[in-house]
Amino acid sequence: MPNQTYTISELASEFGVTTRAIRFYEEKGLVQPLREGQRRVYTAADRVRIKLILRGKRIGMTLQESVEVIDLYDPQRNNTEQLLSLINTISGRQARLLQQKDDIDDMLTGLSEVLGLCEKALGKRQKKISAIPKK
Amino acid sequence: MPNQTYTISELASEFGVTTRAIRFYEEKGLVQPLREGQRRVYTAADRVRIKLILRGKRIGMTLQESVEVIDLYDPQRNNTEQLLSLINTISGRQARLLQQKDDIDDMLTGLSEVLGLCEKALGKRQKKISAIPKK
DNA sequence: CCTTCCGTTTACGTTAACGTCATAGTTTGA
DNA sequence: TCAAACTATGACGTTAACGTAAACGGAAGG
Repeated sequence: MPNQTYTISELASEFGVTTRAIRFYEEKGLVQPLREGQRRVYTAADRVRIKLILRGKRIGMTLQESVEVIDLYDPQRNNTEQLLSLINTISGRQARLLQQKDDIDDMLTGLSEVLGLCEKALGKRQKKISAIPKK
Repeated sequence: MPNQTYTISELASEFGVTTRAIRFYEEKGLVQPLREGQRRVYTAADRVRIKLILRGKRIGMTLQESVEVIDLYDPQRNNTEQLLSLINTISGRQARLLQQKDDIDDMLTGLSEVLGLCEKALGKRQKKISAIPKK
């Protein structure tokens, strides 16, 4: 079946959030699942929206900002002026994202240095270290 | 004079925040400026702390998280157990930062694609576009 | 001397993003 | 069949990170 659907708790556990959170997103108009009687039925598209919202959250965006970005993806724009405005919006967002990457890189650099010092200070004693999770 | 100091409003305008915000950070113990009578006097070190706090904010960290990271930088740790714990903390943080970078890259990719579509859709009409601010 | 700017403290208000009950219908496996 | 488990709808509570306003003191300049 290509038209898979999901219950609220399926999505909740998949994404590690509560059902309350997902209902909250609906309250805010971020998703609009179908209904089967009372029960909410989420489509693959709903699932993606939630996924994108949570991605936004991870990098410090508000729910509203996430929706704004998501809405950029499906182009409901036709006329030239709207296109230009859209381009500006996107450019602005890109700039912010690049700034964030710089911030992250700076922080990573700092942490690596500290990590180096730690391992050096620990060097005299050989000791097993709970590994750095990769990927 | 190498020992420059700053007033609260100097730092506020430099970082584009309100004086209220900076006082709030002090309330929360994030900075402890000197006093000249009643007046707060910020050292270069205070200024850096505020800068780092705001950097943390930009990538979605809470104030507390920022302080935690900042505190990692100056090593008040001696014994082996503490060092190992510190290493784990740092590793965890690094993992989160890498995840954030992935999220940002994904978003940047998506936005670039949309941008491409926009420019293509705009291609027929030649038009001047308010430039993308670089760096 | 008086006004106009900082600066300070105190305190209440606000927004986002859920958490936490309470209450009630429903579906499902033993 | 019947308790356990899932779902839904309120509604109030909570935390973070400030905003906003009141009420005051010192300093500077015209």
